[in-house]
Amino acid sequence: MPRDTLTRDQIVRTAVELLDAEGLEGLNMRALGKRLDSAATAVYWHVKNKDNLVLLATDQVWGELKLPDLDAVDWRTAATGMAIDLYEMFTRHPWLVQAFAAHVLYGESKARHDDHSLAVYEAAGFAGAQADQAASAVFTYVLGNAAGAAATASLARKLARDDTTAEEQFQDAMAKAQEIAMRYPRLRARLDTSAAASYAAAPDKAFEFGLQALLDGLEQQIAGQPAG
Amino acid sequence: MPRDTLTRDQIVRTAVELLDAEGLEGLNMRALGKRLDSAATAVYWHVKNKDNLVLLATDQVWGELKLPDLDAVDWRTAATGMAIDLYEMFTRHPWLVQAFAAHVLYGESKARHDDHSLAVYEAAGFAGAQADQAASAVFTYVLGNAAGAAATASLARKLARDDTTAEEQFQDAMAKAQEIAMRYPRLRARLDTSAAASYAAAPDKAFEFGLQALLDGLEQQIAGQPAG
DNA sequence: CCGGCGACTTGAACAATGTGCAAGTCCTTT
DNA sequence: AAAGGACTTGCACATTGTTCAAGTCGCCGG
Repeated sequence: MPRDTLTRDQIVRTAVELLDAEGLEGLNMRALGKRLDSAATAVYWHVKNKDNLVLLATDQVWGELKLPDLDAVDWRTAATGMAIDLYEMFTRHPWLVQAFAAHVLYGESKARHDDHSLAVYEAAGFAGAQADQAASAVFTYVLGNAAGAAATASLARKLARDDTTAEEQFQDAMAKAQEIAMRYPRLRARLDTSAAASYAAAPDKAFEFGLQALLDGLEQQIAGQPAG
Repeated sequence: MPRDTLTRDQIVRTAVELLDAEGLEGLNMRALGKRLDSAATAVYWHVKNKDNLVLLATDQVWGELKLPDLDAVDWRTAATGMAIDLYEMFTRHPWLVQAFAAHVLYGESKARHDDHSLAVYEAAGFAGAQADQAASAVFTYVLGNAAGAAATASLARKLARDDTTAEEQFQDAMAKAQEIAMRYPRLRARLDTSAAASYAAAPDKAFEFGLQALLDGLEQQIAGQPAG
């Protein structure tokens, strides 16, 4: 009977769990080791270093994405679906956004996704470099939106972990931020209104609004300058 | 004559220098202390902790931005200008993107900018929450674009610092990434083409392309549903 | 069946870094 | 000149990534 040994795959999946629970700065090798019931340094036999582990975790997560069948749906439906799926992936795994800003990421699943994304915009009528720019515009839009969610998630974790200390600091920061906002008419209006709560609750609405605007704009580009 | 003493402002400005040069992970209190000709811990008298320092540095940088005069230019020119300025700020200070994904940021200069941004989209004809969503869409688009630049900058720094070790790892990673890309037709095409070089050289083009598409889309929204 | 080899794990150790603390040093105020 | 506050310093500790030499385990050739 073969010895019960660690797997690279097992390590990566556990790392994703930890990243989801504790964020990018919450992932450390000792905690990972503990969760794997092994010494922290055992991981180094399977993975080069922490950066490499994050790279692998990233691509693992990318593999969650299902790609739309381009023969079955029109490009706009496909583009919307891919963008929403991506956005949801980022909100499920907020650390991804940080990883994206810190390292150049690549991997099998991401390549698969990128290729499919290009196919969508080629199907829409963009040729060559234009398809690149369209795909990249939508991707970066999604990424930017997710950044807000990531920051919020990081804050929420901090509040959940440190019972009381962080709570005060948070209140303090909130108070300072509000005090600043009160001095700017448009920001103030958004604090005063009873609508304030609904704003905060609806980053997803803002995301879809902007996404449709962006896709509208792209569609317009094609109309103005049809398939070359 | 008063003693020559550290200033909060001086500390923040030095921190920005260090952040620009070494990135977010390159900023550490001892290095900061050395650059200020003082003990690392002297900083703690002026600033609560590192996170707080980054927050202050962020707002310092936000202060670089000039805001367009809304009585002098139409909204679209103003929106384009603000977006481009923002993008340039992010590329000048790539660590900002990481900071944005990791912490919830606020400050005087950012509030000023946000307020002005809302004014632009209200001038465009968006009311209330719609102006919020429009402004947020453009902002997040810019942020997302900057993430790519930030990752590239981080990589470039790493290559510049570690003379030879990182060089090999980079070549290795490049080779792996290319090997993957070669298995996907559209990605492969973009490696094969002589155009490959021009792609890589033109993230700014992609940025402006998407920005105009997004603004086109927003404009269309107003046209379809005029000022309420 | 056994000896060794390669796969994998472990624990100790080191360097880098954020930060608290007690003791200093310097200027201003009375 | 004495006192008190503003600021600085050095030391110390905890946390974390990573290396390394020494283990342990199971298989395989003899």
